[in-house]
Parts: sequence; structure tokens; C-alpha cells
Amino acid sequence: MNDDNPKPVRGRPRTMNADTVRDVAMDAYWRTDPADVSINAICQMAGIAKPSLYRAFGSEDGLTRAVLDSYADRVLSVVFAILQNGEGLQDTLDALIDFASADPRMETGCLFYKMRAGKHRLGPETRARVEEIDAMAQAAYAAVLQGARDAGNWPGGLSVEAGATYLGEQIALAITQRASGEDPARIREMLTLALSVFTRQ
Amino acid sequence: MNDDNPKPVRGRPRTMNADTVRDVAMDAYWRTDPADVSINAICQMAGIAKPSLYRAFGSEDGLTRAVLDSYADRVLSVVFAILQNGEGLQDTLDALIDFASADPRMETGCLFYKMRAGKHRLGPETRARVEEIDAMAQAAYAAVLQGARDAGNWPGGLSVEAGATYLGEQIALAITQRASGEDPARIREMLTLALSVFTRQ
DNA sequence: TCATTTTGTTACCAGTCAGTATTTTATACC
DNA sequence: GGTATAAAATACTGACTGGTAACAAAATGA
Repeated sequence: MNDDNPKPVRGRPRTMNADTVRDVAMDAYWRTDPADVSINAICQMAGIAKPSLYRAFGSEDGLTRAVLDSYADRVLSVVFAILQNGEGLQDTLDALIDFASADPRMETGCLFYKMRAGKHRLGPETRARVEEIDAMAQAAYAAVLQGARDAGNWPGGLSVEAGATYLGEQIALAITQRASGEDPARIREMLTLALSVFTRQ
Repeated sequence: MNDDNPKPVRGRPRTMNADTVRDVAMDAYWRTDPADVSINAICQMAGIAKPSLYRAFGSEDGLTRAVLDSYADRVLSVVFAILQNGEGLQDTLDALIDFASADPRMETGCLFYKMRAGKHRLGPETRARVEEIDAMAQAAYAAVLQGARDAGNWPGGLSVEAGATYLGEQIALAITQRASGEDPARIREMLTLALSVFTRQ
């Protein structure tokens, strides 16, 4: 993705690494909340001047959008992999429970859910990307549940779509509770309870 | 609570009604989000000058605290009444489901949950009150579940405390979804599903 | 009439925000 | 050397934030 074989061009050589700045921003957004981290603070943390950031990302929306793209590549892909590679419903749900309630990456919550919760504060590009990812996740959850339904184990009177929304929101709730410092063991207990509705005999 | 028999005192008579200003602020906070409503905007909406507001409430923290107190009196009391007056577990859960998924007062969400979600942005007084109310709610939920447990219908292997947290968070999730424009019928479906774990035979 | 008290009004404070114009610096090309 | 080019650094803009000082207005009490 990055040209790390920089054939020399005219002009002052660049000292700022956009990927590094993006990662600094992601870390700050992720640890606290995107709404609580200013461009000024990111520049200070990254040791760069503001115009350099604006040259690389164009606007705050451009930065948050780049951060979200990278976050999707590096973190959300794990969830999509679980959904696509799980062996059966119970196995998939167990993997999701493990990830949400125990994975150290979710210790300070999920940056995507934080962005989604404050969606109205985001710029248009980032907001559109949030909605796109949300739709992808809903589809992935629905695919898993449709598979279970086809296999014959499905609670009566529940639509796959509603089940997918329910599943996604329960995961979001569990991870958001991680961010607020709730005891992981209790989070696991509650998430297991919430998802038991899919597998009661 | 208010002295509406104002025996004349010295000084210029007051034209500002603090209760009205508080209600204007509550409405604005409730419709959108406390973090998105500035003191300046409230003054403009209420048609008063900033020093008048500060004379009445002392600080932004004082105002949000007064708003939360009033909200607890006028709205949260409904939930506590449901919890205290419900006839049996299923009846109580049904009433909670009705309130969360259909009551028009929750159409733009719950101000308390909005404050709790942005707790770190609140002043110390308001934050303390949020935590106090949260503890009261947890206790009220636990009392209902303890009653059901004493009556003999209780799912195996679940502590009352964890059940109470689960119940509270499911209500919060449902109401937060109301604020984000989710279809009330689907919210009801999902909340019913989530709370069915308490009453499966 | 005149001082006292309490309110409302105006204009301001310092700080922060996202974003940018301007200048300085470091390189490549000739 | 000199020139073109692109990046970095500094300093700024205008808007907004919570909060307040200074003053004007409206009442009471003497």
C-alpha cells in the first residue's frame, strides 16, 4: 500500500509519516473517544505541525475516515473472520463471546462503536463509512443466523433480520461495557445469557 | 417546592423563572444530547442573559444537576413505580417492555442514559448524581429479581446481581435504540427476546 | 428625595476549536 | 552558483466555549 521505495523528488524531503500520525490518532481516539480528541492534541502527540496533518489528510473528516479504514482493516476484520469461518452457530457465538468479553484489544472498547455512538458528530465521509460498515456487519450476522436456520435450529417466531440486529447490538453492548470498566467475567456471563436465546433446545 | 407567594423583597423584581429555564434546558438536552447543547444556546432559547442563568444555577454543573433532579422526579419515577408496583415478574417485565419500546416519552431516548453515556463530560455534582441514580436503579432491578427468585422461578446459575445489571442494560439499550430512530416494533421484539431469559420454563 | 438592594444587560475575559496564510528550510535540477 | 519545488514551522483567523466584571434599571425602606 505504501511506497517505501521513495525515488527522490524535488522539494524539501518529508519528515512526517502519515501512517504513523494515523496510528497515533487511532490510539488516542480508541483509548478515549473521538469527540474528546482534538486535532491540536493529535499534532502534539505526533510531534508534527498542523499544516502537515492537513496536507496529508485534508480535513478532520479525512483523518477520522483514514483512521476508521485502518481500524476496519486491522481489527474489525477479526470479527468478520469469526463470522465467516465459524463452524456452526454455537461455535461462532462462543468465538464472539470470547472476543467481546476477553480479547485484550477490546479492553478500552471498540473504536467503531464509539464512532457509531457519536455518529452525528462525525464528518460526512466518516459517517458514511460508519454506516457502510454497520450494514456489512448486519449482513454478516444475518448470514450466520440464516445458516443456522437452514440447519434447522432456530427459535420460533424470530426473523433472521431481527436476530442479526439483536446479535450485533448485544456484542456492541458487551464491548462498550468493557470500555466502562465492567468486570469481564460478568460481561461474559451477561453476553452468554443474551445469546443463549439462539440455542435453547 | 417553589414559593409562588412572593412577599415583596427589596431589589429589582425578577423576571426570569428558574424552573422555566431548567425545563428549556431539559428539553434541549433530552432532544439531542447534553454534550451538544451549550450554555449560550440555552440562554438564547430561554430568552435570558447568561449572568441570570449563572445567578440561578451557579455553573453549568449546577444546571445539569438541577435538570437531572427534575428529570428523575418527572420521568425516572415512572420506572421505579413499575419496579415497585409490578404484580409478579412477568407483569413487571411486560410493563418495562411497554415503557421502553412504546412510551412516547422515550421517543428521543432517555436523558439519564444520555448523561450516563457521556458521564466523563459532566461536572462533579451531576456525575455523582448519575452514579447515585444508577445504583438506585440497580437495587430496584435486583429487588424485583430477588422476589422472583424467592417465588421459585429463576434460571439456574445466574446471580441476582448479574441479572439486575443485565436487565438494566437491556432496558437502556432498547431506549437508546429509540433515540436512534429504530423501528419500535423491532425494538419490542428484541427486548422481549432479551428478557425471555428470565421466564423460560 | 435618596440610599440600598437585587435584578437584568452589555461587553468582555481567557481558552479552545478547526482550518489557513505566510515564511523559512531543505532538497533536486540545471 | 542559482532556481524551482515541496515540505515544515510559525503565527494567525474567526467562531465558539464557560464564566464574569461593570453598569443600568427597578423595586423597597427611610
